[in-house]
Amino acid sequence: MRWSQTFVPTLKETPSEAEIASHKLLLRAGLIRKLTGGLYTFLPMGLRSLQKISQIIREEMDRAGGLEVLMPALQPPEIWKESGRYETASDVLFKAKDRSQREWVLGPTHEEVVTSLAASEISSYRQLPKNFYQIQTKFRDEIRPRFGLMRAREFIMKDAYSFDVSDEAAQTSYQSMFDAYVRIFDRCGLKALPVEADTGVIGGKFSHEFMVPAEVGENDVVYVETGDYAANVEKATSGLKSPLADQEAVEVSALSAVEKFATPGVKTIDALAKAPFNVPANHQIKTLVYVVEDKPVIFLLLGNDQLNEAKIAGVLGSTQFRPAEPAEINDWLGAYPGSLGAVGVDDIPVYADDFLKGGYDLTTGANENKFHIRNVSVERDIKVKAFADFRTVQAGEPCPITGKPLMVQSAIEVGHVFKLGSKYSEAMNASFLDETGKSNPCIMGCYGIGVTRTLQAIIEQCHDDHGIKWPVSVAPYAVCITPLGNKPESEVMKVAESLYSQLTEAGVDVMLDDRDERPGVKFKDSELVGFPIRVGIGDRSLANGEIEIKPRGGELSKVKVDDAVKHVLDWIKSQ
RNA sequence: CGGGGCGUAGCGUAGUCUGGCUAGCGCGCCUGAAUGGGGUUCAGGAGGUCGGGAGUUCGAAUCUCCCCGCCCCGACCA
Repeated sequence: MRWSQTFVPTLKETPSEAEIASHKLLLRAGLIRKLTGGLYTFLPMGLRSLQKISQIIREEMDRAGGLEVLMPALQPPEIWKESGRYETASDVLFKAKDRSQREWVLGPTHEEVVTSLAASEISSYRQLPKNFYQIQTKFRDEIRPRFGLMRAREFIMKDAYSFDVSDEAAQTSYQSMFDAYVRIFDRCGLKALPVEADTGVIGGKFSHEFMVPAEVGENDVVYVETGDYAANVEKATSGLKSPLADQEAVEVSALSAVEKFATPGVKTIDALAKAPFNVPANHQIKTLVYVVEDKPVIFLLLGNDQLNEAKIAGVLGSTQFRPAEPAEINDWLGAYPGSLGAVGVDDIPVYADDFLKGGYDLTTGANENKFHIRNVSVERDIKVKAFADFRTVQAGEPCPITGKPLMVQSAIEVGHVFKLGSKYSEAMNASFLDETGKSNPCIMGCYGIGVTRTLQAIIEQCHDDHGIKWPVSVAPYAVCITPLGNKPESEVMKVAESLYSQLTEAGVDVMLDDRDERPGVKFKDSELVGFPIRVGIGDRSLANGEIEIKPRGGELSKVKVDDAVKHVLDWIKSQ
């Protein structure tokens, strides 16, 4: 491609809408332009990279046995009602009406469509396994689109759905997708870490997210340096023992009676930990009130622990919950946050973190404003419906596998593999007859990659102060030929044209900067757009029969004109 | 949805508090010249519903109200 013939609107200054490096560079390098919040046009350079990523995904999906299809983005609400997600996913569903007032939804994902396909087309175990995938535009009514392509209203996703005859077979499908994902991100030049992910209300062990460590990530990943453990913080556990485990075993009957004491002005764990009370946070009980499916529920944790909502969802089997409002809490418990406790509560279900099990000599709110109570024994004084792991792991705690300190790092989720089981196949009657003629629901898995988000994650991971540093595999063009001057009859331009056609014939994607711009402009632009290798041709070096080769971010070297093509090809091959 | 910030030419911005002549500057763009190895220089030029509406006023980018849009934080830790 000739620079003068394509469209690469680079910007010297950053539009004020961009906050993070990758978003700024997407705009400055002329890859995308915003139509409105969360909606972007891909310009030639951005689209080329996107297509290269898509192609890598296709090749690896095909290699793993995936079958490419294309499903409708516009979908009838009926299938969403059938799966039950018309209600549960309604927050993200874009809805529209046609001329006869019939309702439609824009697909945020395609489990319903693909399951309905399987329901009508799959009838025998002989047809299984199958793995259908597509690269499609998804629509989600995001609460807050942000960071350019990172969280958009409309975005491109690769989604795959596997159908198997059994759990064991589904695990094989799952593993095959997992392996494909490792190869895909590797080929994209992206360091993406597979981590154990929360399985939400479906449960089970089979869910991994592929995370790109980045300051601007929206997820926190807990991992150990040895690589033996990595999990989303929503899912992560640690090897830490409860501080209360050190308490001597004492008969409940031997414990002191609970005692109420005044705590004017004390509304936080921290305040109670300070003088004059000096109750260590890990000997306080934190009382959190939630509204779960319109009913109050209490969660108890040690004072220095933080509640993990994803774990709530797992234990309760529901995502329909929210923190209670202070007014609601006052109605139910007779006190406001800051003085809450579960002692004596028997009409509201109380769930307690495992760390509280058997604890005594604890302090908690009295359910009377400005009062707390001490000498609380969990076993004696609190009616706990169930104990479970509700706490959020913190950096520095021991790894559950190696015992080494855990690290916490924010990361961008670029991929997710998930064993679905039979949730959708049962709801939508996607079943098959086995060898014995018995009908069984298909065991499903789903596997997503945010294609547009991956593009941005690559830029977030591969850039410097000058611009993008594309991995060759996903660069819009691998090579940028930069003649200094653009007179067609000049020796410089003749050499440039010759290299351009030779490299193009060799199958390399080449950009020829044939613009009538000064050298500085061309250099700056080629670095901003981020071509992996630049071939500089000017009078000076040409006088010695040489041209200049400069890998992006690497050292400049001079080579003979006749060796130039070989050098470039070798360099690309070495990547 | 809650909180905060912003909205002036394609981009970045000054001016707004304290109302007042023709809304200023840089980049980019157009014309011409010089220059030609790191966003070069000089001269000339085009480009503005000051987000929209209503109001206050002799007079509004500036003050008031409403609306729209964009960005950030939050929507768990009592």
